[in-house]
Amino acid sequence: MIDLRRLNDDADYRLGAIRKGATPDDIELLLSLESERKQALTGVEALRAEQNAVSKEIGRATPEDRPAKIEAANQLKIKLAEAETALSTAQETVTGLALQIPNPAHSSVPDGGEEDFELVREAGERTPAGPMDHAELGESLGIVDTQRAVRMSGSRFAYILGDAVRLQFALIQWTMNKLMGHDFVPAVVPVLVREDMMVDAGFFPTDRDQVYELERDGLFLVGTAEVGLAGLHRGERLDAVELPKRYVGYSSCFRREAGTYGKDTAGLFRVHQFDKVEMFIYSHPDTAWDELELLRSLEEEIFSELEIPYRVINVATGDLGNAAAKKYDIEAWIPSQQTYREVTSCSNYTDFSARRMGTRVKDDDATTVLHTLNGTACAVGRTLLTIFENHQQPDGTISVPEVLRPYCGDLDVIAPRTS
RNA sequence: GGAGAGGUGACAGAGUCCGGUCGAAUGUGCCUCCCUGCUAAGGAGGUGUGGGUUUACGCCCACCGUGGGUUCAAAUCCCACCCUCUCCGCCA
Repeated sequence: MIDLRRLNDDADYRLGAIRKGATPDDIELLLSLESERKQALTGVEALRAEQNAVSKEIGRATPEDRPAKIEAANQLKIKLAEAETALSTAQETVTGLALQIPNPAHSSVPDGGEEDFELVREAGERTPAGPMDHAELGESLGIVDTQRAVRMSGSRFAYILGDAVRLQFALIQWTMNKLMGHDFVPAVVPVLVREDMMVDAGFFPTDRDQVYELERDGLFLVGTAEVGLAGLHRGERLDAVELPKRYVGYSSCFRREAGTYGKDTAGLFRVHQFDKVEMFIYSHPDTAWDELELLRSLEEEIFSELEIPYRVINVATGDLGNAAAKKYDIEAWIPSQQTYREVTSCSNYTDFSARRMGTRVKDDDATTVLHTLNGTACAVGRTLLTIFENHQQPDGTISVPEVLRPYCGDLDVIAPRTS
């Protein structure tokens, strides 16, 4: 949620919102409605003060005086009700418009759409295309089974089997350990959450059609552990010395993938259910940009240690989404497609999400909204896939990245089962 | 799933039956000061959040789980919901 006062006072802030698609007219309208809202508020409060005073008098009045005083109070009550109705209308209009203003982009974010990203870095040597893509490879080794998964649950589901499971748990354990070394507190979060958590975490109403709903219980299956981590300190006021609070959450993730028919239908790239290790940081506003660079560097470290070629892009304004002021995507090289595809990303939401969550920081004597950031540590399905693709051997086996071997019983090669 | 109890400030805990002077007693904690070789004890004062308005002092509004309702007036009465706890049943 946008900071209305700052939108009014801070020209750079306003410009950042305009760069993300808000029009100057929208903003002007919103600000003028906001000042009308404040006027209405002042009016209502004056009437309430009057009413409170009158009521107290009635309490003290003699029984004979009461009827007349109560009659007068009744008149006030009617006036107040009218003023309150006007105020709540004004309030709804203002929040309705305010929710549509995106979080202003940081000045370092390039303008434009999906194709207008800034290339930050390209690392590793692009792997030449192997004999099979990851889906074919997985099926041929018997470690991914999508056909039987379809019979079980429909399209875009997969069984992960055998050594791929060992690799999956190795990945999870390895990333968790790495992050705990950087003061991230591990967390297993609820994957079924209430509607208001989805709203406050910023996923509703925008992404509602991407989320599975359990209507009977009024609960929703999360698409990321970010929901649980963002809501962890909802409504709390944290002490400045406790910050930054870094969490690494593990959860299964569920996405309906509505509107993606025909895209990435084979294999593990786009499925309805996958596991993910997610980083989340509650930061003091002064250090939030440093924390974003930390997230970026950790994500890079993970892919370079897995020996997977990747590039880092600074996502352009049009592709940032509502909440992010800046976002880096890490895109891994996919040899079978001869292109980079998004595998992780990290964003600074500044105060945008925390404002709605009511998560604040107490600094000496001032209390302000703190800043939140999030980033993928390891989207397991996609990471497995990039390992399959980039570590495929000419003989159709997969060489396990060195760093993972200690985490899967020194498994070094995934080969077809001979038994 | 069945039965019951309860949600009040940082915490503990009154107030709710009998609506008004209750933003809320009291205790603990915390802060400032006094006293005291040090510490402990003791004494005085202060100590919620959000918002509006004001150069400022201040004044005002809202908040006693959440949302509605009754009333001139609600922590207190009514309705719905959420949550917590206890017992029984069931269960990994």
